[in-house]
Amino acid sequence: MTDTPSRRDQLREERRQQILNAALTVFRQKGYHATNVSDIAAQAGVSQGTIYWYFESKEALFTAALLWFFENFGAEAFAAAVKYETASEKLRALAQSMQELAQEAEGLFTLFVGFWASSSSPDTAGQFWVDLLREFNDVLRTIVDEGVRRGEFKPVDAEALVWALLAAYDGLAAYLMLMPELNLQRVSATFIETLLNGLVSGIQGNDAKPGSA
Amino acid sequence: MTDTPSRRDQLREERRQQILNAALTVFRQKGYHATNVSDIAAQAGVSQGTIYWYFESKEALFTAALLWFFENFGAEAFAAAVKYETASEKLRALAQSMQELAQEAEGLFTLFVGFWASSSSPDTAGQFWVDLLREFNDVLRTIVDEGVRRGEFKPVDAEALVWALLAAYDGLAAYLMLMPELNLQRVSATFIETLLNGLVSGIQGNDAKPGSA
Amino acid sequence: MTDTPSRRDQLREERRQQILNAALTVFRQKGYHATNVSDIAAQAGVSQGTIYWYFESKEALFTAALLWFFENFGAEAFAAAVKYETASEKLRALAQSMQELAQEAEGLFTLFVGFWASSSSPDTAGQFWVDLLREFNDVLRTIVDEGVRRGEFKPVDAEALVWALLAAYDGLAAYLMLMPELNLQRVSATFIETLLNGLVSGIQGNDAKPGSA
Amino acid sequence: MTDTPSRRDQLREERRQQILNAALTVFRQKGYHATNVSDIAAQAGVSQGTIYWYFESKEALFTAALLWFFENFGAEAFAAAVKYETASEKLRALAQSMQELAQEAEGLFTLFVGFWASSSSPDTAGQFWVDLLREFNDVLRTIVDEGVRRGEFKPVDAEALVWALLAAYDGLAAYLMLMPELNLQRVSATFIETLLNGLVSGIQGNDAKPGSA
DNA sequence: GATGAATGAGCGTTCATTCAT
DNA sequence: GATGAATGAACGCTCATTCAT
Repeated sequence: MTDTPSRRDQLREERRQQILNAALTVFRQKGYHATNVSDIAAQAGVSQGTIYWYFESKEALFTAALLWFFENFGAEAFAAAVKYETASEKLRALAQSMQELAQEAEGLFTLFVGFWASSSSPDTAGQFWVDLLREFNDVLRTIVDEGVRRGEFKPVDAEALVWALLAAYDGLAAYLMLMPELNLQRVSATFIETLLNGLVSGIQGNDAKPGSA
Repeated sequence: MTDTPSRRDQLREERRQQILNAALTVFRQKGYHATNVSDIAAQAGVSQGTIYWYFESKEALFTAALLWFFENFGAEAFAAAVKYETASEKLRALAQSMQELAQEAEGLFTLFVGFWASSSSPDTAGQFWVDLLREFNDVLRTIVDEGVRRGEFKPVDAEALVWALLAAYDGLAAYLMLMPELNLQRVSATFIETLLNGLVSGIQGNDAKPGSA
Repeated sequence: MTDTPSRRDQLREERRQQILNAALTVFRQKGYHATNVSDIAAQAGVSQGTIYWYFESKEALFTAALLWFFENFGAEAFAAAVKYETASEKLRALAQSMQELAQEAEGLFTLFVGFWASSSSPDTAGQFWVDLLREFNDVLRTIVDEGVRRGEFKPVDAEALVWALLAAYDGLAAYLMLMPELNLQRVSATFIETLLNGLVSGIQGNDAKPGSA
Repeated sequence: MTDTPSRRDQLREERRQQILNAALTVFRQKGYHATNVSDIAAQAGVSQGTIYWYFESKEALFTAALLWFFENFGAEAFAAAVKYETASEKLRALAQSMQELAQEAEGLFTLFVGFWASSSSPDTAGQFWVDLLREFNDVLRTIVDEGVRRGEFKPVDAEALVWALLAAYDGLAAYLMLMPELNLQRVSATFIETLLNGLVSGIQGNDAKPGSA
């Protein structure tokens, strides 16, 4: 049965993840350009040649490592929002997830930007990230639009607002690298409550949690 | 007298700016790592050796070029806000300035991040930018705090909110490089109006300009 | 009994030839250096490791492949000359064979030269080919000498002449790779007839076939 | 005046020749593939980087070195033939030149073939050599044709014959590398006299020098 | 026997920096 | 002051060969 991967395939997949993990670690520590393939090989405990058995190039490994991270960790962040009822609660939950992701991801966007900024073919190199951002935007926009439809939110250009929201968290993740003392929890809470304050329709009372702003 | 720079010093300063200008141009086009010193020399119309007569290293030139840009162009952005009366108007003006800067600066923050991410001594390399951000934060925070004091805004953690605001514009500048089709004007307007909506005290009615959101 | 090869030996021999054939194909297409062992493995439909089960090294495989070609095809070329009566006819037949070989072999000599030129131990690497050339020279020289002894040819330094003759065909095989439009048939005919013209003793008439030059 | 090259240009040209000379030496000793750029740098007494200041790539240096050789030494070989009166004497002189070139050039054709055989773009890589061969062919063909026109030679397909003649000397140069004991002088003399014997019109008697065959 | 994963030495090339003129 | 030639360490990547299974 093809459903039961052979021992070989298992080992292969394990080794692949071992390299991806090592790559992510080193890339995060040193950035794309300052990272040598030999650094990654050493971190993974394999030879340089082995890296190239699993990945086409340093660049391909980099992209694969980012994708791998978001497949593993990014998805679950969005899952957290589903269980809430109101759009406000959903956005609040997502903001919390994004803030945690910003801490955990520790500048993956920044890392990507550093890579992308000097990419020889920025268009193709960036597409992967554009796709990711568009996906996130879609999820958030749907929530906002539904909030509007249900009368919970005032009418708003949801897509535009969501771009700013996402950008803020990406920007904050970068700031965090420059200023590790930044209290991201506090910044995120203040930010999302102010935004929600501005979004909720005046008719129904302000549902901002007391003390959050 | 040291106040009257000699002809020699004038020439030197001109040459220096010529190089800074060239550096900024090339760095923006290709990013830090993809830019060679020879590229900059060619763009400036001088030899490689001359670059090193004016600047210690590629890294020093890079930092100097960024500083030079903000000294020349960044300051005036903030000046625009002074003439307005209310905090809302001031913030709206600044948002407009930041949006224009994001377009004009075309990812200078991104450029810096790409440089910084692989800097060998991130602490010292980033300090310059941290100082710049802190300065911006101070200006904006003062405006918000004054809005609160005058009863125009609800009480809010101004510093926290302003970090998010700045981060959003830096993030958007990065997005703009990845997605040139992004309508920054629209995003910025929606964003700032929603924020102001959430900030203004309920008593005095919403002062958002009609049609701006 | 060793005379009746076991089934195992048969399979082994088949596999060996399969690899030799693949090697010859790929080496001819890409030259020695541009050919990877993995290319040959792919062409042969086996794994890289298998190649090393049958051959010591890439170099050994290369030499074996050339030898294999000449054992299979080279010998018969010379057989064609035997049936002719006069030395002129024999040489003419051999020239035809060599010309065909030059086309068919498509630069095997050239291929070898490319390998040999950067061999780490040129002496041993070249010996195989020297032996082959000497063998060819012997065959041709015998024919020329017999022509002289029988009065068909003028006295001549047969060995020297034959070296030039062989060299011409090897050189032409190389030219053919550089200039595929070269009409080898025409060149060969003109060449051999002129040589024969110079060889035949003045007493008897010129036996060059009409129209061949 | 642009006619008097500056000191700088002189030094530059000298350095260029120094590298070309070193390259030719090492390429001849070890072949194209076995030669490292660092070998050439060491031989020339410069750093690897300097090589790349003067030449685009190893391949470009190789081609330049071959061209340089033929510009310096190849041309004069043909000059020797001009002073002779009859076509036979001219060909004899050229054969001598080619034989000496074969010794001196010590397998430059072979060297080229080793490079070319595994070139990634054989068409463009070989063009330079094809041009050279064509040039040689033209010179020789003109001599033969004139010999025919003047009644000195029998009618013959001059171009075809000359290709074989050139190929013979290129082949012999390769043989010389494999068999250093080969008496090229003797082979060449026998060869050219036999060819001339076949070429000269029967009417005016054989003009082969006594003892040459 | 056969596989394909793993190795690691070695390559051509780049480029920030230095230096003789 | 300014030039451009020279440096050499460092890099990503290849590939013949070996080895565990």
